[in-house]
Amino acid sequence: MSEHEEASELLRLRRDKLAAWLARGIDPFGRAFPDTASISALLADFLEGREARLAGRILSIRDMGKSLFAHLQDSSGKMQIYANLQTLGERFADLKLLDLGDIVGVEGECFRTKTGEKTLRVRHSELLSKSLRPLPSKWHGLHDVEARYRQRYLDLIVNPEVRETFHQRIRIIREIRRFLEERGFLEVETPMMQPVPGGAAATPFSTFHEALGIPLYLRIAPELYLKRLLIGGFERIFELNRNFRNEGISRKHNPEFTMLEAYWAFADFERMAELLESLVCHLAETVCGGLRLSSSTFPSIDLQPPWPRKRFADCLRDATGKEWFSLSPEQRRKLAEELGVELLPNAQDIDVTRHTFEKLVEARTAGPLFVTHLPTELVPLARQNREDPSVVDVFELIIGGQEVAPGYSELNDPIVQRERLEHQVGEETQKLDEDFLLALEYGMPPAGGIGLGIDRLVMLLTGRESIRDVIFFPLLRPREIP
RNA sequence: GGGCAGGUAGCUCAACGGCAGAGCAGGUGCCUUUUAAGCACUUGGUUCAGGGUUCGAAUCCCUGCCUGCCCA
Repeated sequence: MSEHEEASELLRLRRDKLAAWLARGIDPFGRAFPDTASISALLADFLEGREARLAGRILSIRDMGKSLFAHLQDSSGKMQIYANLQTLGERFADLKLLDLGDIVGVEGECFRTKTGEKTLRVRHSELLSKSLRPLPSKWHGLHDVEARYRQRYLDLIVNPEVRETFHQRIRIIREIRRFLEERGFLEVETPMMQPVPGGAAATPFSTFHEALGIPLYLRIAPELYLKRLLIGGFERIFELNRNFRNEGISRKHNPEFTMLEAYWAFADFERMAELLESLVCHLAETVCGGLRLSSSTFPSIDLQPPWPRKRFADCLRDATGKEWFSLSPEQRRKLAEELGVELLPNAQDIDVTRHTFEKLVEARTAGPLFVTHLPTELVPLARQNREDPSVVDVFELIIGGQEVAPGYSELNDPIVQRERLEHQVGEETQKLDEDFLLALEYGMPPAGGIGLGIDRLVMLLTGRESIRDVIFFPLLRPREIP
């Protein structure tokens, strides 16, 4: 214990209680207490007189002298327990020593109190773990956002809605896997440490492999490896795991985030849009109980399919009132600024288009909307449209003013792919993944692909406004333990 | 990176230039069906850190740290 902690009376008293348990011959960090019932199951199937065995954390205590009530919380719910001197004899004093936060195992019989609350009359109890620090207030919960993120376990103990959000996240991810596997997709794992980070335009985290003496990068996307698997003969694959981007942190960005990428050989972006539409509807129905969502900016989002498709150029025409791509770059820039799009002085023409789209279309679209046929320059890994090579056969799914998922007809022409990547590399001082280009030359089947940002999807489906509310341990600047 | 807001008891929050407080939690006592249990008494503070202004600073000013929101 540090000097500072010794000064705290609350901590000292807990240590005194610990000593009191030891003095009574009881190990305050007990052993296993197996074969317990789940509280929610016991409550759902409640029978007076039924014997039950429970384990959990003490959340409240009402000590009445020769009897006491407490609430016990396990992973499924919470239930009142009751103990008195008459039933327990000299062991009753053990219960009187309990603190809020202690973890106990109890055995006894179910009954209802005068007021009808389902309760367990304790006949036997064991201390399973002594809590040496006070829990946050059971009534007010834990509101301090910094404490909630830094000590998520406390957030989870005292804030039921936080537990529920993470349970929903878990269900969403499980349902995605189930949905794709039912449709013949195989989950695969590809390198997270890559010699050449590719598949997206983002700054990677770098690291170093000592034995090989080579620099490595945490992946910014699995895309180029998944395509190698298409080349290798896997026809329906997905990877649902972490990507890492060395960028700022915000309400919508965490440096590590979870992404689904799925590829389907011999399909195209249209087919992927249908797949995505049915996947998201399935998730909304199984996890949110319906196809209606709401966010603070878009109070009513209706996911009822089919979802509309609209070409990128048409979106910009409707938002700006002009045939955007018929204008000169100078005219585009002027128009964007007139419409309130803030642009850096050195913004390229394509940046003007991108920012204008983000500000005037994406941010204002409740969706769901599939924006299709983006400019080729924006999407270097997608197939160009046959009729109009200035656009690519892709969609961008927008829901709730946010980009939720892109989908492509994947580019499988190794010569065009090389040109487009070289063009991109020239701009961004990235390295070219020659190994990927080599693989492409052996022939990759035409394929459809999608990427789905899981954290933002969970935000959307659970109505959370910050990515930190859907990631257990969001990145914060480390701090010394107080 | 820029702007704004915030950091006070274990938790939730007051006090806004004049004795640092409340509720809950904690402690002691009473209480064998309570449930935000109750009643009585009661402990608990580096007011984020450092500097400055002032007779006097949680409060005003400066610097730093951390967090949130907005913008880039």
